Amino acid sequence: MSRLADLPSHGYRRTSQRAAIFEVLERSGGHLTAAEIVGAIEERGLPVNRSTVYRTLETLLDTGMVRASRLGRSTSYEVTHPAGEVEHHHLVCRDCQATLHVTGSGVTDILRAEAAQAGFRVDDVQLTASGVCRRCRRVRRP
Amino acid sequence: MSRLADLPSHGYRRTSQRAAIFEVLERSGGHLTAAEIVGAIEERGLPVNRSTVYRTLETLLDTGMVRASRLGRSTSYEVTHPAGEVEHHHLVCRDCQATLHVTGSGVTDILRAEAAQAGFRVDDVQLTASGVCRRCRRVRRP
DNA sequence: GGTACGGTGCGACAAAGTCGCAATAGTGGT
DNA sequence: ACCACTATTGCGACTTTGTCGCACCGTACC
Repeated sequence: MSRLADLPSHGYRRTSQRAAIFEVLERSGGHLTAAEIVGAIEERGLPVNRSTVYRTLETLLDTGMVRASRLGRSTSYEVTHPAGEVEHHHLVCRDCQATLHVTGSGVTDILRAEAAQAGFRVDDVQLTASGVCRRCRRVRRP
Repeated sequence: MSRLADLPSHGYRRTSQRAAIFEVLERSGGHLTAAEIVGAIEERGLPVNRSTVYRTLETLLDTGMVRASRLGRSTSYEVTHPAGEVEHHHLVCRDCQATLHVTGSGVTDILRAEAAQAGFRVDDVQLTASGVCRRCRRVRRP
């Protein structure tokens, strides 16, 4: 797994902007869009340019420290392996857009084992299931 | 599962544009971006407006006939349950971007069972694992 | 067949993301 | 500590992607 300090070993420099971006993502705990990241950093008095955020996210994706997903309407980012993480996956309701979490399914291990047979090393598993939540099912919409 | 003809039962009308968009997605077999869909349809001589494509994709997402994902740089769409489908998931290499498929992992059933305990009905499972493929591991890049 | 209303095209707009270039600041070596 | 090398940043202009209102069109249901 990757921490900020590992950047140099990936051939990248460690800069204050990258630190800020990563830290904001880490603290938020959830998903942030590029625009939200810019906003969060500027709130701390430290201005950052949009381009920098986009470029940094790209390099963080390369190192596997960050993951991109499109849960709602726009692309959002999150830290892949935060300290004390527990495996969890997302259930998104097509009707009300609510997001539930499923934990401890063991899916990650299964995938890792399957992938290993092909020589593929799995670092991160992103699973999103879509369907209809309990409430919306009762309200009756096929 | 949903076919084009089921649109009315979802409260949507069946139009030639929707048919074209769905068919293009079905035939492509893979992932298409909104722009690619417009292009593919116009190639058949039938012009379509961008807005229509976006709006249609939104309704197809609502019905669960189509799934959105961000594998590469931009959002792409694919049919969720094509005829004769086999459960398969994606392994994407961070170094060379190659995509492998894992089939028959049983992950979908596991998820479905877990979700059912929360009253959630799973219609579609989208799993993407990132890591490093066999080749890139040999070339040695952490 | 007729009609109500959901869907489409269009054009203008907003948001998201990219790029080249000059200035800046890590990093590794001394 | 200092230097030089080069990756990274900021900036601004630009492209791409996605959204919206409105007038017209055509499907579904009677």
